Amino acid sequence: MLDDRKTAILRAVVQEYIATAQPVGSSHIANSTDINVSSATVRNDMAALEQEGYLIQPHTSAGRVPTDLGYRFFVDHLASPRQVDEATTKTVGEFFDAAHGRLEEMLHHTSDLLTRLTNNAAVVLGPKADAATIRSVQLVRLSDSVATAVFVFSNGGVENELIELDEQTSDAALSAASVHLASSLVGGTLADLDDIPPTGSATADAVCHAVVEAIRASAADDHVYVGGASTVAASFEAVDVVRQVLHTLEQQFVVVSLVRDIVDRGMSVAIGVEHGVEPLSACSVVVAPVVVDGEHLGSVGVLGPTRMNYPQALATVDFVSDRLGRRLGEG
Amino acid sequence: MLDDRKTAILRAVVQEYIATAQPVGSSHIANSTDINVSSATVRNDMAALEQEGYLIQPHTSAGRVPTDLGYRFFVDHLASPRQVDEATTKTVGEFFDAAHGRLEEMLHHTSDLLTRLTNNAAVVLGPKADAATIRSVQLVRLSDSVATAVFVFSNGGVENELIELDEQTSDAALSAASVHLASSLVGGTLADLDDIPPTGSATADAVCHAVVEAIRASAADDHVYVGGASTVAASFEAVDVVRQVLHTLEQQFVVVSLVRDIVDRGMSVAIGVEHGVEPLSACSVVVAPVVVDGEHLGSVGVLGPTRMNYPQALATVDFVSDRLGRRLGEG
DNA sequence: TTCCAGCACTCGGTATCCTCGATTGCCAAC
DNA sequence: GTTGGCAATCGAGGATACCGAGTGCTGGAA
Repeated sequence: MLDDRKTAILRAVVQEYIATAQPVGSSHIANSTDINVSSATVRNDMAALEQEGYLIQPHTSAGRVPTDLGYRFFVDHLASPRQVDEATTKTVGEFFDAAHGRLEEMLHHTSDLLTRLTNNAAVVLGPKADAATIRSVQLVRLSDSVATAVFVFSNGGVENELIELDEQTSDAALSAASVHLASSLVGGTLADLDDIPPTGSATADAVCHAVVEAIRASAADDHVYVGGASTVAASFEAVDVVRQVLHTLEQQFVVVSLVRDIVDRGMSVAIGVEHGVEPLSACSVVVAPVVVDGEHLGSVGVLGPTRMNYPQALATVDFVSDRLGRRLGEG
Repeated sequence: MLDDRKTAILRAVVQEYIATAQPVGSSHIANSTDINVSSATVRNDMAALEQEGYLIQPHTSAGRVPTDLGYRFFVDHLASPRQVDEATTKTVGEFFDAAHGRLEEMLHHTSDLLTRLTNNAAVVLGPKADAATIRSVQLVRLSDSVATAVFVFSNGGVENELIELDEQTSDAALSAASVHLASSLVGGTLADLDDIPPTGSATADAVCHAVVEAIRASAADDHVYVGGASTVAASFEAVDVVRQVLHTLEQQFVVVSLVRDIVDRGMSVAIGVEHGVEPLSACSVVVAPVVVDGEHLGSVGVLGPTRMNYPQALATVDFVSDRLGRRLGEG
């Protein structure tokens, strides 16, 4: 369908448009690339590429702009699989060497890191608690009527939930419940939440029940970190596109299902309308799963305009997800 | 300095400009308010108000726009202390009734709540761990070389930090350290971190030391939640103002010190340049401390264009901070 | 003294028109 | 299949004119 020269022209148009954000004309291609044909010939090929849906003209007397399909072809067939550059390797290395402390903190900062490296908005989906095994359960009284339940998971995640206590719950009942929960749950996963045997004490059972409910709700929450909102404002001219994109990014469940969907479909890039989230149709998303010991623990990704630098974004996202996975494997 | 009519005119200009974002002309004031004088008279007064720095003309043939000083006068002398409306009372009530689970989650959602209620970006500063007393300290091993330290504070906050272990740290040493830390720290505050007596075991002491360092770093971090970035895009016409404001909001320490500074100065509103953060000079900030049992545990606030609805923002922020304080007092 | 109607003036916004230049599609020739 | 040439297209940008919202000022009435 596409001969060598046409693909070369398509590649040149995409690269030029990504670099300049201006429609690309035939003479520009003819003069400043290694495609040694006249601009008239380039024009013929560009017309064919437009015919086939890879390019589009904003208006008659303008150059061409890639369509989503054009970007897709570029990503699948034309983008030389790129290595991250040295500066990135260094920055990422230093970042993960210095990373310490809370898991959440690290994920949060990872999204900032991706934003800095790619100049796009970044998304980090944290590990789901579901899969991890429980390492510790503890109840701590805060006041007469409130305690906090702290769960520590094997992946380093810590969940805590406030629990309302019946007024007459004694310290003894509380610690009985704490010990009981620990002995029934530690070593298992959240799937075992239902299998807690009764303790024999009604008060302790009530506490256990409250904890189970609370932690179930908490585990259902996703840990998602979105950073780089200001890059969105820098990526689009129209202020209402900016508003729309930011508004969508603020809806966590939309972002989560967007990223998860792309990862689940085994894709690494969703271009424009491909991801099906209408308000983000001017955006592409590049994602990579974070894998630790063969287990898919989370995802990282960047979101930017469809004319984003795909090779760089792909390389960077992959690199960061890999390093993050290793870091989580150690930690 | 300002007679009754002038203040009435100033009030009318501010209110009209807040409502329409268009420069306000003299005839508009003369016709559609209860100031029963001719537009010519209004013009004279407006000229005087401009002279004194309360109003400004974008250009000769336009109406007037309030200056920062004009807003300040409005806020201090002209804005009728407004109650939150019924819908807000209801929404906030339901929100805090339903609020449960993690403290952080609640603070995070509080910022979303403020954004919804005021249509401005919202900031919530969480309680600082410094002041709270430590209720529980626990070390949990995650792998051969990593453990996590979990601190539970009396205000419901939970901090956790990953700790790197020396390879040969035995389970016994780890739990010895855990018990030792608990007995030395529980009941005290983070100020007591330095006063941990040695255990007699070098390994355990090393672990304790690592924990202390980690938690000190963690406690220095502020818990800040910023929401409503998309409202910023809706508040300003110019895309580079949007970019600049968003970029500033992404720098957590700037936001934290901005809010803290205003609260510490005992102010509830900082208008335009008053807060001294240059990239936010087109914005005003409305804040309120969150007080629990007389203790200042955090702050909430909204940030919007200088032409924001001050009476509503002030009332809402106060109301939310009050309810949040009560909720934290219970929980 | 205060207020106000009237009037000339100012100036940004919008519409109209024009030119310029980038780019195209097509065609005839190589 | 490729190319140079050429007319056609259309947006961007600049000049011009007009309109209208709004002002400042003045002279007279209350």
